Amino acid sequence: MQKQSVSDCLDPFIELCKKFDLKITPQRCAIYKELTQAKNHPTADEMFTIVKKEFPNISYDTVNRTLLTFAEIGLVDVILTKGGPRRFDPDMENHHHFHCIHCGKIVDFYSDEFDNLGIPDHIQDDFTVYTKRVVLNGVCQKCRKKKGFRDHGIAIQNKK
Amino acid sequence: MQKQSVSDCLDPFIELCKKFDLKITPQRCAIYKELTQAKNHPTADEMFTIVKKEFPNISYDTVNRTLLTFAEIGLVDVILTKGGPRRFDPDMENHHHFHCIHCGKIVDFYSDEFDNLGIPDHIQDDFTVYTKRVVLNGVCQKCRKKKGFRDHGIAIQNKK
DNA sequence: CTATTAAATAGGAATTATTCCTATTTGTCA
DNA sequence: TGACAAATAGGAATAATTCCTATTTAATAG
Ligand SMILES: [Mn+2]
Ligand SMILES: [Mn+2]
Ligand SMILES: [Zn+2]
Ligand SMILES: [Zn+2]
Repeated sequence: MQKQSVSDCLDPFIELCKKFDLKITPQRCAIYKELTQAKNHPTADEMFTIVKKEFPNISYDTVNRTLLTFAEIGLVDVILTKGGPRRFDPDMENHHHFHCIHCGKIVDFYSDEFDNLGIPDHIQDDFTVYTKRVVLNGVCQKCRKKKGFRDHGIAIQNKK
Repeated sequence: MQKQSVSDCLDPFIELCKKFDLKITPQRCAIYKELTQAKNHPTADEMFTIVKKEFPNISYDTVNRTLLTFAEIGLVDVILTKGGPRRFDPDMENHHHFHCIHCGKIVDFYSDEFDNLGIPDHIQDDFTVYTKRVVLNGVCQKCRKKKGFRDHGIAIQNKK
């Protein structure tokens, strides 16, 4: 009898479902498995397309609803965007995003300085803060190099 | 002859339109005027409802398209959200947002510490950064006090 | 192992948000 | 004042999400 492959290890997922009284359905397991693989920040529709391959008659609603449920139990994040379809982030580590306003690419980055930022006192007084995320907007290298690209915004310069 | 009221002063708006070769239409002026009043972070539909009062047969498409145009010329921001309708921010000063995950309220706050944050070097290498926004998620005071409210997330604590 | 039951699902309809299309109007400029 | 490109209104089309409900199924207890 062979040991199950690492990627099939659903144990922590199953524990979490039990903790929140969620049934362990094959649909949820399939969505979870694909989610852990996802490297970008997929939409519900993108996840639907992927999961459909191994689960041909899963419905879009199930995928979407499940992703929202996963967000509620802290298994996935809903990321901040300027509109467009909702995007999910399977990386729950504390990290931040760069958005290219030209091609729409969303790139993860990690920064201790950002992570260690304190919450302003006047905010701590009025709100209980759970998460803090920094979003940078700008243009990626690839887009900068595109022929005919003309700079519009004013770049933020670090003091040296 | 009376001097025009302060709130009617469209001069800077008109200059900006000329700079970008945009026609000065009564629709655009009306939308601009209401935008400067807006204190929250309105959706296109909310702006449509407001502008309709003084401009009864303006179309939704015109309001939406105009707001997107205003965003392009830097007259308004599109704010970061976790889905739902697109929201505009007429406050172009450098500031940040707190989102209540319970009632959906989005509250402005100002922080020199956040404003002065440097961009990580490895980001500066690969991207040209135009803007930097911090978003805090949590629960507002009012929601905390609601009967039956139960805390779920883990609050960020500042080191003292 | 079987019956019970509440939760979850599939599939489609409804709703919401945004964009597109096009005939008509209008601001700008010569 | 006339020519013309840009902008608008109104409606259609599309995209994204949520709702509805009959059916299935995971979990539980006997
Ligand atoms: Mn990410
Ligand atoms: Mn704001
Ligand atoms: Zn890019
Ligand atoms: Zn609240």
